[in-house]
Amino acid sequence: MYRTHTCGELRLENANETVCLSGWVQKIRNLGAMTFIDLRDRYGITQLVVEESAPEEIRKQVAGLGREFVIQVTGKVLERASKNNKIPTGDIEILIEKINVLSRSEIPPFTIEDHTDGGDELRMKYRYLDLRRTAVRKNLELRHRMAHLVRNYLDSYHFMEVETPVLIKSTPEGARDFVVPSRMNQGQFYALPQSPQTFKQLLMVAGFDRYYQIVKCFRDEDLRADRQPEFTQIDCEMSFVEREDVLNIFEGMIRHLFKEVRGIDLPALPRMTWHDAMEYYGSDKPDIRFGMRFVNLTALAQTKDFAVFNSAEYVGAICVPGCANYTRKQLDELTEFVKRPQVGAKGLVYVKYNEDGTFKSSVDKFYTADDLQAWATAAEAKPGDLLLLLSGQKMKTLPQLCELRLEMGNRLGLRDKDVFKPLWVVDFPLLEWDEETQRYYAMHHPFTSPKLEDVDKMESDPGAVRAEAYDMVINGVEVGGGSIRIHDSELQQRMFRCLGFTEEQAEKQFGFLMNAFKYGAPPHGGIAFGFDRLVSMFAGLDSIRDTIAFPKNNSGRDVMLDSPSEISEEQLKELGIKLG
RNA sequence: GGUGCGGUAGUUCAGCCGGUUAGAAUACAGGCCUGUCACGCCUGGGGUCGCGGGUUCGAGUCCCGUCCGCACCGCCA
Repeated sequence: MYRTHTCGELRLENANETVCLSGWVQKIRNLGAMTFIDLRDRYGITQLVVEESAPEEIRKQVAGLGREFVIQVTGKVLERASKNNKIPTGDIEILIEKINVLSRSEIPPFTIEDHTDGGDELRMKYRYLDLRRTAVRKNLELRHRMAHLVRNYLDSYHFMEVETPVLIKSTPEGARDFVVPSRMNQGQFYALPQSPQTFKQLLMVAGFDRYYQIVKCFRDEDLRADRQPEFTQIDCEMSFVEREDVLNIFEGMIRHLFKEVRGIDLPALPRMTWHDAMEYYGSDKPDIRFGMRFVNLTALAQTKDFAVFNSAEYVGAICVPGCANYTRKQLDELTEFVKRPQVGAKGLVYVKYNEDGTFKSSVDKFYTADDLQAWATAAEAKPGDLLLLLSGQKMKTLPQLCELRLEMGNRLGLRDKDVFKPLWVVDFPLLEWDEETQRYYAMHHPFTSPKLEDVDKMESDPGAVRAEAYDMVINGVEVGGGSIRIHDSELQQRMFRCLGFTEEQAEKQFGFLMNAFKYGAPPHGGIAFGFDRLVSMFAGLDSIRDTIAFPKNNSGRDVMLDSPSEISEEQLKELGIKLG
C-alpha cells in the first residue's frame, strides 16, 4: 500500500494517527537541527518534519532528497507547534518514521509553484511538469467539472451522446481541412471534421431526436490565443424544434453552468439582431458589459464644409463618459491606436463636452458650438463627456469604432472579468458576398435555414435574406452558434444554387445528405459551443491554452512531442506519396 | 502571406551614445542555523549574448539575412 491518505486531507482530528503518504517533494527547509518537507500531490500539501533526534538513517535519507523526488513516508500525525493558516492541512505535520524514495528527479527546469519562474515556451516543452502546478491543474479540474455538468444537464433533457467518425470527407467550403492520406486507397485522403455537422443532421434523420457530443474538431487555419487547430465543441442537435426551443434549452445550460460553477444567477439572456449588433457595436459579438453604443451622426455631421465627413458614407461616434479632461497626449495616443494597421482608420475626431458646458473639438474650424451641441444631444452626452468620431465607408468604419470602443472600455476598467453579460445575437444574414471570388458564401454553413418570410428573396435579393441562425456571445466572445437547418431537399437544392454550386457539385459533395433528406427528415436545429473558450472564460483566462492539457504553440507545433515531424521514406512509399 | 515585440547564466530579466573581467534575482552546490512554511545568513560554481554575414581599431549593443517564441491583421462556412 502506497498511502493511507492524500496530501490534502489530514486535519487536527487525525492527530496521533500513524499514516502513510506518497507524493512529490515540493520544498525542503533545512533549519539545521530540524528539517521540514512540503509533500505535494493533486489534493494538497502536507508538511513532514524530521528532528535532530531522528535515527541517523532517516536524517541521511532526507539529506539526499531533492525537489520533485517521489517519496513515500510513514509517520505520526502531530499538532504543529506553529500553525500555517494558509493551507487546509496547516494545523498538522507528519513526524517521519520511515521514508522510501520511490523515484528520483533531475533538477526541474523551472519552479513548480503557483508563480513559476518558467516562461511559456519552457512550460510547454515540459508540460507534464507544468501540469503539476496548482494553477494549471485547477483549470483542468474546472474543465472536467464543466464537462460533467454539461453531460448531466443534457442527459436530464434526454440528449444522447453519440460518437461520430473522425476520418471523414473533405469539403471545399469553410476552413481548410486537415487531411490524412489513405494507404488502402492510394491517392485519396480522409479529412478530419471541422465539426460533426452532417453527421448530427443524419442522426436526426435516423430519429435520435436529441443528440450531443463533447467532441474534438479540427481546422487547419492560423492560431491565436483563443484558437487551436484541434479544439473541443459541445455539439448538439434537436428534432421537432423551432428556434425558441433551442435557445431555451441552451440558455438553460449556460445558466446552469454559471450557477453551479460561479454561483451566479444569470437573468434571462437578452436578444439582439445581427443588424443592431453591427449598427450599435460594430461587431457580431458585442461586449455589452458597458455602454458607449454607437451614435450615427452622418446627417448631423454633413452640414458644413468639412470634406472628410461630407465624403464619408458614415460618421459614427461613441460617447465616453467623464473623459472630457483627456489631455492632448491621451488623444494623440487614441489617434495612433485607431491608425494602427490592425484598426486601419485614417484619423480620429474628438469633441470635449467640458464641465462648464463649452465645447472643444479637433474640428472647431468647421463646426459651431451649436453643431457640436446637436451631436452631444444626439449622443446623450453630459458635460464632462468625450465624443470620439470615426468616418468612412460604413462597413469599414463600424469595426474600427468597435475597436475604439473596446479600447476605451479597457482604459476605463469597464471590462471586468468577473462580470458576465451573455446575450443571443439572432437573425444573421444567410449569405455573405465575397469580393475576391465574386460569389455568395453561407455565413454559417450551407444547411442553415433562411427565415421563412425571407425565402422569396433568395434569388432576387440574396444579400437581404436572414437566416434562422443564432450565436451566444459572452463579454465579446462568441462561445456558441447554431441554426435551424434546412430539412427540405428542394430548399436545400435552392440554397446550393444560391451558393453557385452546380447540381453535380452539390451531389458530389453532399449527395449523402440530400439523399437522406428524401427519406423523411424531421425539422431540426442545433448549436455548438466552443468548450475551450467557455472554460477559459469561467476560469478568467485570456488564452484557451491553459484549459487544454497538451496544447499547441503559435505555429501549430507541439513543442513537447516536436510534432508535426517528417515521416520515413517507407511510410511515404506505403502511402504512395512523393514530396515535392 | 503581413505587422509589432522579444531571444543574454538552469530560469526570469537588466545591460545607457559601440569601449576594461557581461550583472541582478532565483535555482543549484557547500557551510551555519530548534518552528520553518517565499525560512534566514555566509561561500561557491555556472555564459556559443539564438544562428550567419557585414560595418568598425573594437559589436551583447549598429546594419542585413535567417531561425525560434508571443500578440495581432489576413484567414477561421
